[in-house]
Amino acid sequence: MVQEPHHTHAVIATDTVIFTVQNGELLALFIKMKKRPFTNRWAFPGGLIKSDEDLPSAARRILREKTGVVPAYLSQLGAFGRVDRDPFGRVVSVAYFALIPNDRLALATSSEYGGIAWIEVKKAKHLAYDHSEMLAVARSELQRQIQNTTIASSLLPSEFTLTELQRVHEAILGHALDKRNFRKRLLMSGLVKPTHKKRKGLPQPPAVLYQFIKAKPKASRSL
Amino acid sequence: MVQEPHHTHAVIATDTVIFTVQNGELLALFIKMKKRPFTNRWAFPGGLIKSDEDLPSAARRILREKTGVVPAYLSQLGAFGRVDRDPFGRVVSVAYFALIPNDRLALATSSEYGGIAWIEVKKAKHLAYDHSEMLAVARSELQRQIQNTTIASSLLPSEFTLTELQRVHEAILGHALDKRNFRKRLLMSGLVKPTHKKRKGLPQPPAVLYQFIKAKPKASRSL
DNA sequence: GCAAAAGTGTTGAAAGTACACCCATGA
DNA sequence: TCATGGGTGTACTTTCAACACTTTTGC
Repeated sequence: MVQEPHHTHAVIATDTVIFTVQNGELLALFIKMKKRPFTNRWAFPGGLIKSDEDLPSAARRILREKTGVVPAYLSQLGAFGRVDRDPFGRVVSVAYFALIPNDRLALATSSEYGGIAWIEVKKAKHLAYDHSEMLAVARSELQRQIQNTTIASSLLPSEFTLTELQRVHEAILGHALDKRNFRKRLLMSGLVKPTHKKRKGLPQPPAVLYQFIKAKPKASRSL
Repeated sequence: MVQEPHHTHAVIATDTVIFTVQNGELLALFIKMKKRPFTNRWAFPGGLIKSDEDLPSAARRILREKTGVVPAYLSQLGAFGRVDRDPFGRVVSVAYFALIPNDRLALATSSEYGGIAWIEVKKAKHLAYDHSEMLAVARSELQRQIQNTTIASSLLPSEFTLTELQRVHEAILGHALDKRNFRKRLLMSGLVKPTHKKRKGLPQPPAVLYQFIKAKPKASRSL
Protein backbone atom coordinates (compact mmCIF):
# COMPACT_ATOMS: atom_id res chain seq x y z
CA MET A 1 0.00 0.00 0.00
CA VAL A 2 2.83 2.36 0.69
CA GLN A 3 6.22 2.88 -0.88
CA GLU A 4 7.94 5.71 0.92
CA PRO A 5 9.22 5.32 4.47
CA HIS A 6 11.68 7.33 6.52
CA HIS A 7 10.37 10.85 6.51
CA THR A 8 10.74 12.80 9.68
CA HIS A 9 7.05 13.43 9.47
CA ALA A 10 4.27 11.05 8.74
CA VAL A 11 3.01 10.72 5.20
CA ILE A 12 -0.64 10.64 4.21
CA ALA A 13 -2.40 7.91 2.35
CA THR A 14 -5.99 6.99 1.61
CA ASP A 15 -7.60 3.56 1.72
CA THR A 16 -11.05 2.95 0.33
CA VAL A 17 -13.53 0.30 1.35
CA ILE A 18 -15.81 -0.11 -1.63
CA PHE A 19 -18.99 -2.13 -1.23
CA THR A 20 -21.53 -3.59 -3.53
CA VAL A 21 -24.46 -5.95 -3.01
CA GLN A 22 -24.94 -8.88 -5.33
CA ASN A 23 -27.21 -11.89 -4.95
CA GLY A 24 -28.10 -10.79 -1.46
CA GLU A 25 -24.48 -10.66 -0.35
CA LEU A 26 -22.49 -7.67 0.79
CA LEU A 27 -19.16 -7.64 -1.05
CA ALA A 28 -16.07 -5.49 -0.71
CA LEU A 29 -13.21 -5.04 -3.14
CA PHE A 30 -9.78 -6.26 -2.05
CA ILE A 31 -6.27 -6.40 -3.42
CA LYS A 32 -4.00 -9.27 -2.55
CA MET A 33 -0.67 -8.16 -1.05
CA LYS A 34 2.69 -9.43 -2.20
CA LYS A 35 5.09 -7.73 0.18
CA ARG A 36 6.06 -9.20 3.49
CA PRO A 37 4.87 -9.26 6.16
CA PHE A 38 1.45 -9.25 4.50
CA THR A 39 2.11 -11.76 1.71
CA ASN A 40 -1.14 -13.22 0.39
CA ARG A 41 -3.29 -11.23 2.74
CA TRP A 42 -6.07 -8.97 1.52
CA ALA A 43 -6.00 -5.20 1.78
CA PHE A 44 -8.18 -2.35 0.58
CA PRO A 45 -6.90 -0.35 -2.36
CA GLY A 46 -4.88 2.59 -1.10
CA GLY A 47 -1.94 4.82 -1.80
CA LEU A 48 -0.25 8.09 -1.03
CA ILE A 49 -2.01 11.35 -1.72
CA LYS A 50 -0.37 13.98 -3.89
CA SER A 51 0.24 17.48 -2.66
CA ASP A 52 -2.07 19.05 -5.20
CA GLU A 53 -5.17 16.92 -4.82
CA ASP A 54 -8.06 16.87 -2.40
CA LEU A 55 -8.59 13.85 -0.22
CA PRO A 56 -11.65 12.55 -2.07
CA SER A 57 -9.90 13.13 -5.40
CA ALA A 58 -6.98 11.09 -4.15
CA ALA A 59 -9.28 8.30 -3.05
CA ARG A 60 -10.97 8.24 -6.46
CA ARG A 61 -7.70 8.39 -8.37
CA ILE A 62 -6.12 5.57 -6.40
CA LEU A 63 -9.21 3.44 -6.67
CA ARG A 64 -9.28 3.95 -10.42
CA GLU A 65 -5.56 3.32 -10.85
CA LYS A 66 -5.52 0.18 -8.77
CA THR A 67 -8.85 -1.39 -9.66
CA GLY A 68 -10.46 0.48 -12.55
CA VAL A 69 -13.53 1.13 -10.42
CA VAL A 70 -15.25 4.51 -10.41
CA PRO A 71 -17.48 4.70 -7.36
CA ALA A 72 -21.01 6.09 -7.35
CA TYR A 73 -20.69 7.35 -3.79
CA LEU A 74 -17.79 8.26 -1.56
CA SER A 75 -17.79 9.30 2.07
CA GLN A 76 -15.01 9.75 4.58
CA LEU A 77 -14.69 7.39 7.53
CA GLY A 78 -11.89 9.18 9.35
CA ALA A 79 -8.16 9.05 9.86
CA PHE A 80 -6.33 5.95 11.03
CA GLY A 81 -3.01 6.80 12.54
CA ARG A 82 -1.70 4.22 14.98
CA VAL A 83 2.08 4.50 14.99
CA ASP A 84 2.64 0.84 14.17
CA ARG A 85 -0.18 0.41 11.68
CA ASP A 86 2.15 0.28 8.69
CA PRO A 87 5.43 -1.62 8.98
CA PHE A 88 6.90 0.27 6.02
CA GLY A 89 6.81 3.68 7.62
CA ARG A 90 4.79 6.22 9.49
CA VAL A 91 1.64 6.52 7.46
CA VAL A 92 -1.61 8.11 8.47
CA SER A 93 -4.44 6.88 6.30
CA VAL A 94 -7.64 8.75 5.63
CA ALA A 95 -10.16 6.00 5.05
CA TYR A 96 -13.15 6.29 2.73
CA PHE A 97 -16.06 4.09 2.09
CA ALA A 98 -17.55 3.88 -1.36
CA LEU A 99 -20.45 2.25 -3.16
CA ILE A 100 -21.03 0.99 -6.66
CA PRO A 101 -24.16 -0.53 -8.18
CA ASN A 102 -23.94 -4.18 -9.06
CA ASP A 103 -24.66 -3.52 -12.72
CA ARG A 104 -21.40 -1.61 -13.12
CA LEU A 105 -19.17 -4.21 -11.59
CA ALA A 106 -17.79 -5.51 -14.87
CA LEU A 107 -15.24 -2.70 -14.92
CA ALA A 108 -13.65 -4.04 -11.82
CA THR A 109 -13.85 -7.76 -12.25
CA SER A 110 -12.56 -7.49 -15.82
CA SER A 111 -9.45 -5.62 -14.67
CA GLU A 112 -6.10 -7.13 -15.50
CA TYR A 113 -4.83 -7.03 -11.97
CA GLY A 114 -4.42 -10.59 -10.84
CA GLY A 115 -4.85 -9.96 -7.19
CA ILE A 116 -8.20 -8.19 -7.17
CA ALA A 117 -11.39 -9.74 -5.91
CA TRP A 118 -14.84 -8.95 -4.63
CA ILE A 119 -15.12 -10.89 -1.40
CA GLU A 120 -18.08 -11.46 0.88
CA VAL A 121 -17.61 -9.15 3.80
CA LYS A 122 -18.50 -11.81 6.30
CA LYS A 123 -15.67 -13.98 4.98
CA ALA A 124 -13.04 -11.24 4.95
CA LYS A 125 -10.72 -12.04 7.85
CA HIS A 126 -7.08 -11.46 8.74
CA LEU A 127 -6.69 -8.40 6.57
CA ALA A 128 -3.40 -6.55 6.13
CA TYR A 129 -2.51 -3.41 8.10
CA ASP A 130 -5.35 -2.20 10.32
CA HIS A 131 -7.84 -2.92 7.58
CA SER A 132 -9.98 -5.23 9.69
CA GLU A 133 -10.64 -2.29 11.91
CA MET A 134 -11.38 -0.09 8.90
CA LEU A 135 -13.81 -2.66 7.62
CA ALA A 136 -15.65 -2.72 10.93
CA VAL A 137 -15.94 1.06 10.92
CA ALA A 138 -17.01 1.09 7.28
CA ARG A 139 -19.64 -1.53 7.86
CA SER A 140 -21.22 0.21 10.79
CA GLU A 141 -21.17 3.51 8.95
CA LEU A 142 -22.82 1.81 5.98
CA GLN A 143 -25.49 0.38 8.25
CA ARG A 144 -26.09 3.77 9.75
CA GLN A 145 -26.28 5.60 6.43
CA ILE A 146 -28.47 3.05 4.67
CA GLN A 147 -31.22 3.83 7.20
CA ASN A 148 -31.00 7.60 7.08
CA THR A 149 -30.06 8.51 3.54
CA THR A 150 -30.67 7.55 -0.07
CA ILE A 151 -27.28 5.95 -0.57
CA ALA A 152 -29.01 2.73 -1.58
CA SER A 153 -29.44 4.46 -4.93
CA SER A 154 -25.69 3.99 -5.39
CA LEU A 155 -26.03 0.25 -4.96
CA LEU A 156 -28.79 -0.37 -7.47
CA PRO A 157 -29.49 0.38 -11.12
CA SER A 158 -31.59 3.51 -11.59
CA GLU A 159 -34.76 1.44 -11.69
CA PHE A 160 -35.41 -1.39 -9.29
CA THR A 161 -38.19 -3.29 -7.61
CA LEU A 162 -38.98 -2.82 -3.97
CA THR A 163 -37.93 -6.39 -3.29
CA GLU A 164 -34.53 -5.73 -4.83
CA LEU A 165 -34.15 -2.70 -2.60
CA GLN A 166 -35.21 -4.73 0.40
CA ARG A 167 -32.57 -7.35 -0.41
CA VAL A 168 -29.93 -4.62 -0.38
CA HIS A 169 -31.03 -3.43 3.03
CA GLU A 170 -31.09 -6.97 4.33
CA ALA A 171 -27.61 -7.74 3.04
CA ILE A 172 -26.24 -4.64 4.73
CA LEU A 173 -28.10 -5.00 8.00
CA GLY A 174 -27.52 -8.73 8.14
CA HIS A 175 -31.06 -9.76 8.97
CA ALA A 176 -34.42 -10.19 7.29
CA LEU A 177 -36.94 -7.37 7.14
CA ASP A 178 -40.71 -7.55 7.10
CA LYS A 179 -41.97 -6.96 3.59
CA ARG A 180 -45.09 -5.00 4.46
CA ASN A 181 -43.40 -2.77 7.01
CA PHE A 182 -40.47 -2.13 4.70
CA ARG A 183 -42.72 -1.04 1.86
CA LYS A 184 -44.92 1.04 4.10
CA ARG A 185 -42.03 2.95 5.55
CA LEU A 186 -40.35 3.43 2.21
CA LEU A 187 -43.42 4.71 0.42
CA MET A 188 -44.30 7.01 3.32
CA SER A 189 -40.77 8.44 3.26
CA GLY A 190 -41.27 9.89 -0.20
CA LEU A 191 -37.76 8.93 -1.26
CA VAL A 192 -38.85 6.68 -4.10
CA LYS A 193 -41.50 6.90 -6.74
CA PRO A 194 -42.98 4.27 -9.03
CA THR A 195 -42.27 4.33 -12.73
CA HIS A 196 -44.79 3.02 -15.21
CA LYS A 197 -42.63 0.08 -16.10
CA LYS A 198 -42.61 -3.41 -14.73
CA ARG A 199 -40.01 -6.10 -14.37
CA LYS A 200 -41.26 -8.96 -16.59
CA GLY A 201 -39.94 -12.27 -17.79
CA LEU A 202 -39.72 -13.92 -14.41
CA PRO A 203 -41.91 -16.73 -13.13
CA GLN A 204 -43.76 -14.26 -10.92
CA PRO A 205 -46.23 -11.48 -11.31
CA PRO A 206 -44.53 -8.45 -12.90
CA ALA A 207 -43.14 -6.11 -10.25
CA VAL A 208 -43.39 -2.33 -10.50
CA LEU A 209 -40.06 -0.61 -11.02
CA TYR A 210 -39.25 2.32 -8.75
CA GLN A 211 -36.63 5.02 -8.79
CA PHE A 212 -35.13 7.33 -6.19
CA ILE A 213 -36.46 10.85 -6.35
CA LYS A 214 -33.13 12.61 -6.02
CA ALA A 215 -30.72 10.84 -8.33
CA LYS A 216 -27.46 11.32 -6.45
CA PRO A 217 -27.31 11.14 -2.69
CA LYS A 218 -25.22 13.77 -0.95
CA ALA A 219 -22.53 12.73 1.42
CA SER A 220 -22.98 14.10 4.89
CA ARG A 221 -19.39 15.29 4.57
CA SER A 222 -17.09 14.09 1.85
CA LEU A 223 -13.95 15.97 2.74
CA MET B 1 -0.93 26.76 13.14
CA VAL B 2 1.75 25.38 10.89
CA GLN B 3 5.40 26.14 10.43
CA GLU B 4 6.74 23.84 7.73
CA PRO B 5 5.69 24.23 4.13
CA HIS B 6 7.19 22.98 0.89
CA HIS B 7 7.33 19.24 1.24
CA THR B 8 6.58 17.28 -1.84
CA HIS B 9 3.94 15.51 0.17
CA ALA B 10 1.37 16.92 2.49
CA VAL B 11 2.11 17.16 6.18
CA ILE B 12 -0.27 16.15 8.92
CA ALA B 13 -1.57 18.33 11.69
CA THR B 14 -4.31 18.11 14.26
CA ASP B 15 -6.72 20.78 15.35
CA THR B 16 -8.92 20.37 18.39
CA VAL B 17 -12.26 21.95 19.08
CA ILE B 18 -12.63 21.89 22.83
CA PHE B 19 -16.00 22.71 24.35
CA THR B 20 -17.28 23.48 27.77
CA VAL B 21 -20.63 24.68 29.06
CA GLN B 22 -20.76 27.50 31.54
CA ASN B 23 -23.73 29.55 32.70
CA GLY B 24 -25.88 27.89 30.12
CA GLU B 25 -23.58 28.85 27.26
CA LEU B 26 -21.62 26.57 24.98
CA LEU B 27 -18.04 27.83 24.81
CA ALA B 28 -15.06 26.76 22.71
CA LEU B 29 -11.40 27.52 23.21
CA PHE B 30 -9.67 29.67 20.59
CA ILE B 31 -6.24 31.10 19.94
CA LYS B 32 -5.84 34.43 18.28
CA MET B 33 -3.65 34.32 15.17
CA LYS B 34 -0.81 36.74 14.50
CA LYS B 35 0.39 35.68 11.06
CA ARG B 36 -1.06 37.08 7.91
CA PRO B 37 -3.42 36.49 6.27
CA PHE B 38 -5.24 35.54 9.46
CA THR B 39 -4.08 38.37 11.71
CA ASN B 40 -6.42 38.81 14.68
CA ARG B 41 -8.69 35.99 13.63
CA TRP B 42 -9.50 33.10 15.90
CA ALA B 43 -8.35 29.54 15.29
CA PHE B 44 -8.52 26.27 17.18
CA PRO B 45 -5.31 25.09 18.80
CA GLY B 46 -3.44 22.87 16.38
CA GLY B 47 -0.02 21.79 15.23
CA LEU B 48 1.97 19.18 13.39
CA ILE B 49 2.01 15.61 14.59
CA LYS B 50 5.29 13.88 15.30
CA SER B 51 6.26 10.67 13.61
CA ASP B 52 6.27 8.67 16.83
CA GLU B 53 2.95 9.63 18.33
CA ASP B 54 -0.60 8.51 17.81
CA LEU B 55 -3.14 10.97 16.53
CA PRO B 56 -5.02 11.37 19.83
CA SER B 57 -1.71 11.71 21.67
CA ALA B 58 -0.71 14.46 19.28
CA ALA B 59 -4.01 16.23 19.81
CA ARG B 60 -3.58 16.07 23.60
CA ARG B 61 0.04 17.17 23.48
CA ILE B 62 -0.66 20.15 21.26
CA LEU B 63 -3.65 21.18 23.30
CA ARG B 64 -1.57 21.05 26.46
CA GLU B 65 1.39 22.88 24.92
CA LYS B 66 -0.69 25.66 23.45
CA THR B 67 -3.35 26.13 26.10
CA GLY B 68 -2.52 24.12 29.21
CA VAL B 69 -5.83 22.31 28.96
CA VAL B 70 -6.10 18.57 29.54
CA PRO B 71 -9.38 17.37 28.09
CA ALA B 72 -11.72 14.91 29.82
CA TYR B 73 -12.91 13.48 26.52
CA LEU B 74 -11.50 13.36 23.02
CA SER B 75 -13.07 12.03 19.84
CA GLN B 76 -12.03 12.27 16.21
CA LEU B 77 -14.10 14.32 13.79
CA GLY B 78 -12.30 13.37 10.60
CA ALA B 79 -9.65 14.66 8.23
CA PHE B 80 -9.85 18.06 6.58
CA GLY B 81 -7.75 18.20 3.48
CA ARG B 82 -8.83 20.83 0.98
CA VAL B 83 -5.77 21.78 -1.04
CA ASP B 84 -6.11 25.47 -0.28
CA ARG B 85 -7.15 25.21 3.34
CA ASP B 86 -3.79 26.38 4.65
CA PRO B 87 -1.97 29.21 2.85
CA PHE B 88 1.35 28.19 4.42
CA GLY B 89 1.56 24.79 2.78
CA ARG B 90 -0.20 21.58 2.03
CA VAL B 91 -1.50 20.47 5.39
CA VAL B 92 -4.07 17.81 6.07
CA SER B 93 -5.57 18.26 9.49
CA VAL B 94 -7.13 15.52 11.56
CA ALA B 95 -9.71 17.34 13.64
CA TYR B 96 -10.74 16.31 17.13
CA PHE B 97 -13.40 17.50 19.42
CA ALA B 98 -12.86 17.52 23.13
CA LEU B 99 -14.72 18.30 26.33
CA ILE B 100 -13.77 19.64 29.71
CA PRO B 101 -15.93 20.19 32.79
CA ASN B 102 -16.48 23.78 33.74
CA ASP B 103 -14.93 23.29 37.18
CA ARG B 104 -11.53 22.58 35.62
CA LEU B 105 -11.42 25.61 33.40
CA ALA B 106 -9.06 27.61 35.59
CA LEU B 107 -6.09 25.85 34.03
CA ALA B 108 -6.91 27.29 30.70
CA THR B 109 -8.09 30.76 31.51
CA SER B 110 -5.11 31.31 33.82
CA SER B 111 -2.68 30.41 31.05
CA GLU B 112 -0.08 33.03 30.16
CA TYR B 113 -0.87 32.98 26.47
CA GLY B 114 -2.27 36.36 25.64
CA GLY B 115 -4.33 35.26 22.71
CA ILE B 116 -6.37 32.51 24.28
CA ALA B 117 -10.05 32.79 25.04
CA TRP B 118 -13.17 30.81 25.70
CA ILE B 119 -15.73 32.23 23.30
CA GLU B 120 -19.43 31.57 22.96
CA VAL B 121 -19.83 29.28 20.02
CA LYS B 122 -22.71 31.25 18.62
CA LYS B 123 -20.50 34.34 18.47
CA ALA B 124 -17.51 32.61 16.85
CA LYS B 125 -17.48 33.84 13.28
CA HIS B 126 -14.88 34.41 10.54
CA LEU B 127 -12.45 31.87 11.89
CA ALA B 128 -9.03 31.24 10.37
CA TYR B 129 -8.33 28.39 7.95
CA ASP B 130 -11.34 26.11 7.44
CA HIS B 131 -12.09 26.24 11.13
CA SER B 132 -15.63 27.53 10.68
CA GLU B 133 -16.36 24.31 8.86
CA MET B 134 -14.65 22.30 11.60
CA LEU B 135 -16.73 24.05 14.19
CA ALA B 136 -19.93 23.19 12.37
CA VAL B 137 -18.92 19.53 12.17
CA ALA B 138 -17.84 19.50 15.80
CA ARG B 139 -21.06 21.06 16.92
CA SER B 140 -23.28 18.62 15.10
CA GLU B 141 -21.20 15.71 16.31
CA LEU B 142 -21.49 17.05 19.85
CA GLN B 143 -25.25 17.31 19.46
CA ARG B 144 -25.40 13.76 18.18
CA GLN B 145 -23.22 12.31 20.92
CA ILE B 146 -24.88 14.17 23.80
CA GLN B 147 -28.08 12.30 22.99
CA ASN B 148 -26.61 8.84 22.63
CA THR B 149 -23.74 8.64 25.07
CA THR B 150 -22.67 9.67 28.53
CA ILE B 151 -20.23 12.34 27.35
CA ALA B 152 -22.12 14.90 29.40
CA SER B 153 -20.16 13.45 32.31
CA SER B 154 -17.12 15.16 30.78
CA LEU B 155 -18.84 18.52 30.96
CA LEU B 156 -19.91 18.45 34.58
CA PRO B 157 -18.34 17.85 37.96
CA SER B 158 -18.73 14.26 39.15
CA GLU B 159 -21.87 15.19 41.08
CA PHE B 160 -24.54 17.41 39.64
CA THR B 161 -28.23 18.12 39.83
CA LEU B 162 -30.60 17.09 37.08
CA THR B 163 -31.29 20.70 36.30
CA GLU B 164 -27.58 21.35 35.81
CA LEU B 165 -27.44 18.42 33.42
CA GLN B 166 -30.50 19.69 31.61
CA ARG B 167 -28.86 23.10 31.19
CA VAL B 168 -25.89 21.39 29.54
CA HIS B 169 -28.14 19.59 27.09
CA GLU B 170 -30.02 22.78 26.35
CA ALA B 171 -26.84 24.76 25.72
CA ILE B 172 -25.63 22.12 23.28
CA LEU B 173 -28.91 21.56 21.50
CA GLY B 174 -29.73 25.24 21.41
CA HIS B 175 -33.30 24.98 22.65
CA ALA B 176 -35.22 24.46 25.86
CA LEU B 177 -36.22 20.99 26.99
CA ASP B 178 -39.24 19.90 28.96
CA LYS B 179 -38.23 19.27 32.55
CA ARG B 180 -40.52 16.32 33.21
CA ASN B 181 -39.76 14.55 29.97
CA PHE B 182 -36.05 15.13 30.38
CA ARG B 183 -36.00 13.65 33.88
CA LYS B 184 -38.22 10.75 32.91
CA ARG B 185 -36.04 9.76 29.98
CA LEU B 186 -32.84 10.16 31.94
CA LEU B 187 -33.94 8.14 34.94
CA MET B 188 -35.37 5.40 32.70
CA SER B 189 -32.06 5.20 30.81
CA GLY B 190 -30.22 4.03 33.88
CA LEU B 191 -27.18 6.17 33.07
CA VAL B 192 -27.33 8.21 36.25
CA LYS B 193 -27.99 7.39 39.84
CA PRO B 194 -28.85 9.60 42.80
CA THR B 195 -26.35 10.12 45.58
CA HIS B 196 -27.52 10.78 49.11
CA LYS B 197 -26.30 14.33 49.04
CA LYS B 198 -28.13 17.49 48.19
CA ARG B 199 -27.14 20.85 46.82
CA LYS B 200 -27.90 23.37 49.56
CA GLY B 201 -27.34 27.03 50.19
CA LEU B 202 -29.42 28.31 47.31
CA PRO B 203 -32.72 30.15 47.55
CA GLN B 204 -34.53 26.99 46.46
CA PRO B 205 -35.38 23.61 47.84
CA PRO B 206 -32.24 21.46 48.08
CA ALA B 207 -31.74 19.43 44.87
CA VAL B 208 -30.58 15.80 44.88
CA LEU B 209 -27.09 15.33 43.45
CA TYR B 210 -26.68 12.63 40.82
CA GLN B 211 -23.68 10.94 39.25
CA PHE B 212 -23.09 9.01 36.06
CA ILE B 213 -22.90 5.29 36.56
CA LYS B 214 -19.83 4.74 34.42
CA ALA B 215 -17.35 7.45 35.30
CA LYS B 216 -15.56 7.84 31.96
CA PRO B 217 -17.47 7.65 28.70
CA LYS B 218 -15.84 5.71 25.92
CA ALA B 219 -15.29 7.32 22.58
CA SER B 220 -17.02 5.54 19.75
CA ARG B 221 -13.66 5.63 18.01
CA SER B 222 -10.81 7.76 19.25
CA LEU B 223 -8.16 6.92 16.66
C1' DG C 1 -43.48 37.63 51.25
C1' DC C 2 -41.10 36.86 47.19
C1' DA C 3 -38.13 35.11 43.74
C1' DA C 4 -36.25 30.89 42.10
C1' DA C 5 -35.85 26.33 41.21
C1' DA C 6 -37.38 21.28 42.95
C1' DG C 7 -40.21 17.85 42.20
C1' DT C 8 -44.01 15.15 40.28
C1' DG C 9 -48.31 12.14 36.16
C1' DT C 10 -51.45 11.90 32.67
C1' DT C 11 -53.16 12.06 28.14
C1' DG C 12 -53.15 11.88 23.17
C1' DA C 13 -50.52 11.21 18.93
C1' DA C 14 -47.22 8.92 16.32
C1' DA C 15 -44.24 5.39 15.16
C1' DG C 16 -42.95 0.81 15.18
C1' DT C 17 -43.79 -4.29 15.12
C1' DA C 18 -45.97 -8.61 14.37
C1' DC C 19 -48.51 -11.19 11.39
C1' DA C 20 -51.14 -14.33 6.57
C1' DC C 21 -53.28 -14.77 2.44
C1' DC C 22 -54.43 -14.68 -2.57
C1' DC C 23 -52.61 -13.72 -7.24
C1' DA C 24 -49.91 -13.52 -11.68
C1' DT C 25 -46.46 -15.56 -14.18
C1' DG C 26 -43.00 -18.80 -16.66
C1' DA C 27 -41.41 -23.26 -16.85
C1' DT D 1 -49.60 -27.65 -11.69
C1' DC D 2 -46.15 -25.79 -9.28
C1' DA D 3 -42.61 -22.80 -7.53
C1' DT D 4 -41.69 -18.04 -7.01
C1' DG D 5 -42.15 -13.68 -5.55
C1' DG D 6 -45.98 -9.51 -5.91
C1' DG D 7 -48.89 -7.14 -3.48
C1' DT D 8 -51.91 -5.77 0.37
C1' DG D 9 -54.20 -4.15 6.04
C1' DT D 10 -54.98 -4.45 10.89
C1' DA D 11 -54.25 -4.72 15.86
C1' DC D 12 -51.12 -4.02 19.44
C1' DT D 13 -47.30 -1.93 21.80
C1' DT D 14 -44.07 1.40 22.58
C1' DT D 15 -42.34 5.82 22.30
C1' DC D 16 -42.64 10.68 22.14
C1' DA D 17 -44.74 15.33 23.19
C1' DA D 18 -47.48 18.51 25.51
C1' DC D 19 -48.79 20.37 29.64
C1' DA D 20 -49.32 23.05 35.56
C1' DC D 21 -49.13 23.20 40.13
C1' DT D 22 -47.33 22.86 44.94
C1' DT D 23 -43.24 23.07 47.91
C1' DT D 24 -38.86 24.58 49.88
C1' DT D 25 -35.51 27.71 50.63
C1' DG D 26 -32.48 32.26 51.17
C1' DC D 27 -32.84 36.88 51.18
